[in-house]
Amino acid sequence: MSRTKARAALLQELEEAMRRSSAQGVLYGQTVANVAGIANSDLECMDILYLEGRVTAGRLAEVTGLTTGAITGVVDRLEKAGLVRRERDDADRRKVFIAVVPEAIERLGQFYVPMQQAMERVFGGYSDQELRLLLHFANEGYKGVLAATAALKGLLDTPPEKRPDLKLKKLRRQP
Amino acid sequence: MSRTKARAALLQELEEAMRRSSAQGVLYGQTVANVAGIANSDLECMDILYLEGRVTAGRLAEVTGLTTGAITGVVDRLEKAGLVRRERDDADRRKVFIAVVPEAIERLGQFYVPMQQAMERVFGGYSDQELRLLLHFANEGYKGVLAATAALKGLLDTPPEKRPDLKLKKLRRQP
DNA sequence: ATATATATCTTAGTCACTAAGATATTTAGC
DNA sequence: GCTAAATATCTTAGTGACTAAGATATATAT
Repeated sequence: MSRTKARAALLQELEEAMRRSSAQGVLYGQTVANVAGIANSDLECMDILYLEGRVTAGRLAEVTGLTTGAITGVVDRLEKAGLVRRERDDADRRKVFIAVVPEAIERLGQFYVPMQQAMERVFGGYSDQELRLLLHFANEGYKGVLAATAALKGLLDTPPEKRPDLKLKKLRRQP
Repeated sequence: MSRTKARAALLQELEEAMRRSSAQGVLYGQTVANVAGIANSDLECMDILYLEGRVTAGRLAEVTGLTTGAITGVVDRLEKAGLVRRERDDADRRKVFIAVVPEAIERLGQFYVPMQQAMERVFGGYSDQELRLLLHFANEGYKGVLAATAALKGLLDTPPEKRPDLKLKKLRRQP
């Protein structure tokens, strides 16, 4: 087998392995939502809040791709569950910041213990240098996926007659 | 900074980077569903079918965590869209295999082009040896997440009084 | 043969979502 | 300052995917 062919095969194998593990990751998130008794989108918003900190309702809509109306419902449920608090911005009183209630981290964190333990076990098999390579890859991968998402969203802004269409259901443009 | 402290910090950074890129990966999938005009679960089932090949309706329910009734709806929609075909098993006529229509791969594949290009760019920055490390990690990570998912599901089978409960909504046991 | 188990489908009801518009507040133009 | 346009969130009505429970059809076991 030629040198380039070997690499091409490696790349393909890598792509499938990434796809498989990523799909399983999605499933883990769904299982968390199911076990925690919380809707999938609600959990996704909690995740965004955990990563980005205190954000506005509009920002949640932007990141999740949901309408602002849907976010109102999400925040209503999360607030009722005591996981977040609405905090009106005094500087701009139209804005509503959503802040995670401190205990919420613990209450949800327990569901990620199996995942953390699994990852500790996996990471344990690598040297510091190898972990740095994985970290570099994770960061580069994040940037790549971010760019790919933006590129894909761009398709929605291209004229429909020039866009490939599956005719599965009516297309929706991002607000 | 001590040697072990450096590793602990590295591990934490790695965990967050993985979490972030994984969250963005979820978002890419949602964007695909949105752009393709297909429900999220329907796309997830297409992904499973792509990875596992021809599987039964029951297997789809098992993997996705949806009820068999919901899968009936998923397959109805996918079949109407011309993406899959129902094929009754002659050996056991209760079973219905779901098979992907060959063209469906192309029809959906186009939405993954931005992602593939992004990944090619990222992978391009690594040597064959480094890619083999990434492949190894992806495979180990998959096994880890699989185990973590199973462990988490196990929580549903523990008696409710011994289980941490968020009291967010009524819990549902997997069928 | 009968009972039990398995695999999918059907039905009724629930809940999260979108689209459109209402409300409240800020910013820009005159 | 006053009015118009822009922005941020919420409200309402309607839609569609989901669950739970049970129906149907086929297979397996006693």
